[in-house]
Amino acid sequence: MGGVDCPREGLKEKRERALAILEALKRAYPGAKTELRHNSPFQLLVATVLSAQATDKSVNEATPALFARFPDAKALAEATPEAVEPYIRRIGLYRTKARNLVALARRLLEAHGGEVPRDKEALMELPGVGWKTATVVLGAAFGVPGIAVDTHVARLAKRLCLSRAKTPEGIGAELERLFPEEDQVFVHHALVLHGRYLCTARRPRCPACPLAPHCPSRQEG
DNA sequence: ATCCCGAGGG
DNA sequence: CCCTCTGGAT
Repeated sequence: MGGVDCPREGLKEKRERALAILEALKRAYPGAKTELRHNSPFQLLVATVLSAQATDKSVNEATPALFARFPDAKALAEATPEAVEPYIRRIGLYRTKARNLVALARRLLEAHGGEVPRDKEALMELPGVGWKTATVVLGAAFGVPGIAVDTHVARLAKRLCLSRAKTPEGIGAELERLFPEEDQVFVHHALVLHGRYLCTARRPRCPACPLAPHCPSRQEG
């Protein structure tokens, strides 16, 4: 169960397979980018924090009203967590997230003039922002190369035998060695979409999968 | 390792 | 019912 028997494969061989996967991803998910609704780096940061252990769908249903009421860091910094909670209750983990978002907005004002910093260490000092969220925001908002590893990317990296690392940071570092810098942000979003809609956690749809020729874990229908 | 947490899928 | 969803903090 879950045990994927990966082929013995040299680095050169694995790199060639990674490039074949990249080409298939480009054909299947051209121009893949985040599906989180946002109109600014600030809104993308908030939406990404909200997306932790939640579906993008639930986040996108909540953010229009949230951003109408709290459009920027200043508005959110002046709020209380209790005032934010009703807007995000249906997302789950809502008390922690409401508290983090208000504290995050206040810190953005105090330390960064209300703007989203373009620096990973600075981002990770914000409440509710860890390595994954920081990497996603840098890539999606500012085009900084990097492969953020969430639940989908971790699952696919394992199934595709692209990494055996156990931590998200370790998997990300290995993936970044396999894919060209200029493609890394795309690879992240394409793998997320692929994991969300086809290579799902429970019942992956291998017969319909464009990556199947390059996937050691593929199963028959 | 555990907690936070609602909602949808199977 | 159980599992999963673009995790992070303790």
